[in-house]
Amino acid sequence: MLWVESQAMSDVSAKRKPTIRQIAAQAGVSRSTVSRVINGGHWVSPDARQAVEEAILATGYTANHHARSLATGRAGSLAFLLTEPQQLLFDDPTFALLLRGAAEALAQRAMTLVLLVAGTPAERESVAQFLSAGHVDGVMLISSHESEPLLDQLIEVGIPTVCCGVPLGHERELSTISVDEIASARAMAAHLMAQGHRRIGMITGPDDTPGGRYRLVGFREELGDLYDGSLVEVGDYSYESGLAAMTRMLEHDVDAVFAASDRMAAGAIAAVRRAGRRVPEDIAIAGFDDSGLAATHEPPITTMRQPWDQISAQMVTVLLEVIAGASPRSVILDTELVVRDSA
Amino acid sequence: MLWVESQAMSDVSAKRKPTIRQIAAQAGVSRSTVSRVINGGHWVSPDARQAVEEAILATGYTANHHARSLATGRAGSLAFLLTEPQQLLFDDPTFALLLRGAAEALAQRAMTLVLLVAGTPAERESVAQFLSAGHVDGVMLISSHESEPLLDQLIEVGIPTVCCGVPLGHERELSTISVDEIASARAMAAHLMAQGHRRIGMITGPDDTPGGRYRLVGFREELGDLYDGSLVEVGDYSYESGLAAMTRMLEHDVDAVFAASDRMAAGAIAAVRRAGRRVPEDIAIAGFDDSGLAATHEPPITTMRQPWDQISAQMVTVLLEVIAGASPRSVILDTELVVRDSA
DNA sequence: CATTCGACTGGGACCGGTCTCAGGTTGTCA
DNA sequence: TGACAACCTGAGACCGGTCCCAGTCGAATG
Repeated sequence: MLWVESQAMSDVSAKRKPTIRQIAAQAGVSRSTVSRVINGGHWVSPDARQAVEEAILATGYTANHHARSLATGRAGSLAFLLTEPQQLLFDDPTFALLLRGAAEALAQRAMTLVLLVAGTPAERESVAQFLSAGHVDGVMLISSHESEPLLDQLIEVGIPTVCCGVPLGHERELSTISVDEIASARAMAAHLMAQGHRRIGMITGPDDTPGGRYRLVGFREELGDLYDGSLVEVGDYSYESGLAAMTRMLEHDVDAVFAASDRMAAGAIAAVRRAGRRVPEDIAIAGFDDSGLAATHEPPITTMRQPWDQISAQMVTVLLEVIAGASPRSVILDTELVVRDSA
Repeated sequence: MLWVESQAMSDVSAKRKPTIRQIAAQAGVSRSTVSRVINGGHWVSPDARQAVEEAILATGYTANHHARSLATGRAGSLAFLLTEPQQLLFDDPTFALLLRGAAEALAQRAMTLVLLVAGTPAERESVAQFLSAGHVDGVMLISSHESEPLLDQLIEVGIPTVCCGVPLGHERELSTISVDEIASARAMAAHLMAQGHRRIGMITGPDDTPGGRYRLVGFREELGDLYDGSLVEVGDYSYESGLAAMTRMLEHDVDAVFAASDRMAAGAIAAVRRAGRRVPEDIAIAGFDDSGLAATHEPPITTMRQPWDQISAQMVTVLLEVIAGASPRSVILDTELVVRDSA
């Protein structure tokens, strides 16, 4: 009855989507009561609640996010911020895994994921402005370099932030989700030694990235006396750098190489083959990440699996905690050795 | 002077970020005038404009997106909607290229990119609701299947949409950005024939995807009498499906195979090698997409390059046109043959 | 000199929610 | 019986913009 009446009354503006006032009118209550029902329904009588719920169902009402954000000051969205020179990060298949996980985790919480790219200085600037304007509630920072200029700005603005593997120097101020780099590297080094290899080299990442620094630390620790500094080359995680590093290393005598990324491992394998030698028979090559590439490579690459789904889920969880007022905290996750054919 | 005074007056609430009213007070004009300056500055005297601009600069004022959206009805953001079962799409390196391009194009226009994933039915439902609630101005739909259930909902809701390669049956209602599949396939087939191959097979994509259907059409057209239906296998663009398809095809006599994706080509190469044969000496394998994987594969894969940057740029351009009121339109872009070692 | 026009300005009514607060019931306890 | 708490409700003031409209002012026009 009420419904019909209301329909007739609003026949002119019938097409517009319903507002909270229309729901209130239809349910015979005030806007405040409708608002209460929407937000948990405390201090609302069963009758009123039911009337409101029916009206909402009948009209297909959805709250206007912008209006809500304006009133509450909460944006209802988180930023997924990519800071590398884009070339690098978008080539990297691992970022897609993180993105997927984060998107899923947010969707479950009825929040949205805003993608931000800060590659060039100009982009960096506009991103900084965007963030300090409060358009999102928090930031998931994806970057592997420690010296990320945006970091200071984020801290200054005071926007809740969780980093994925960029801890150094800001442990107190920012939350971090990472894997145990040293233990992972030790495990891989141990695996190579267990295979009987003795002259083991490493292709590391840049020294200003946690993965570049700590994987080398673990590698060195585990190797002990077997460690030979002349068998360490620095790459930038890319295929090309792995190829170049391996080409240099071939001048020495090696029988196994641990690369700090699957892509560098793939490059290293290519270098070994170009030199007319075989993987793993002549030289074993191991990677890091288990980035999809690893399983389908020829030969399939032995690698350390990073728990991408856990990482992204934890990023969201911890970030929401911080937004809710908790202190920053760090989470360290375990990796898993995946033995395939290359080592 | 005015600045100092205003500072003193607002000393208590000094920390909050400035609103348009504060800018107005500081510049000695009304909110309306500030708003005019922000939005193009028409019908504003030079004096007033300058005062406002100085106030904005001094305070670092940024308009509140939520308030603006509420007032204007425009969201200032576009959705990047992934509809495949996520497994597939996130594995696919090509989507990352599209995403990067779209993010850049939007950032240049001071708009934001919202990532939406509609993999499961539940996600599909919440995405549909999100979109019909008008939280974004338009949708970039990334899907390769024609029978995308969300399509009908998008059309019904009437939200501006641009598709990336999902045209069939909705050309009138939706804008589409795609490549010339038939011409591309013909070009690749012509290349293989020019290399002297005569028994040429194809690994297609699913028949309900434009890439699956039309690449086969072009392939068949170009081959003419050389076309042999028993040398056509259907895959799903994945590495595994390419491997399986090639394994089956090896039972016949082939000397070249055109795979409808680089990943399938990689799988096919693996299959050829497992059979103890060489690429390209014994069997040439070509791919499609030029998805990054192709260049670094061993051997590097001959492929058709899709202009990802153009595709993403056009998606944004056309979508904004439609949002501005233009009729849906379709753009067809050219591909480029990239000859490497595999064929 | 009155009229008209165009540039410019500010007041207020929105946009669609949330939230505080005062007020109304009802029930219980002293 | 009065006091007080617990529960429920709606009025109205926000949140921070945009935009319509009425109005001022100087210059040009008839």
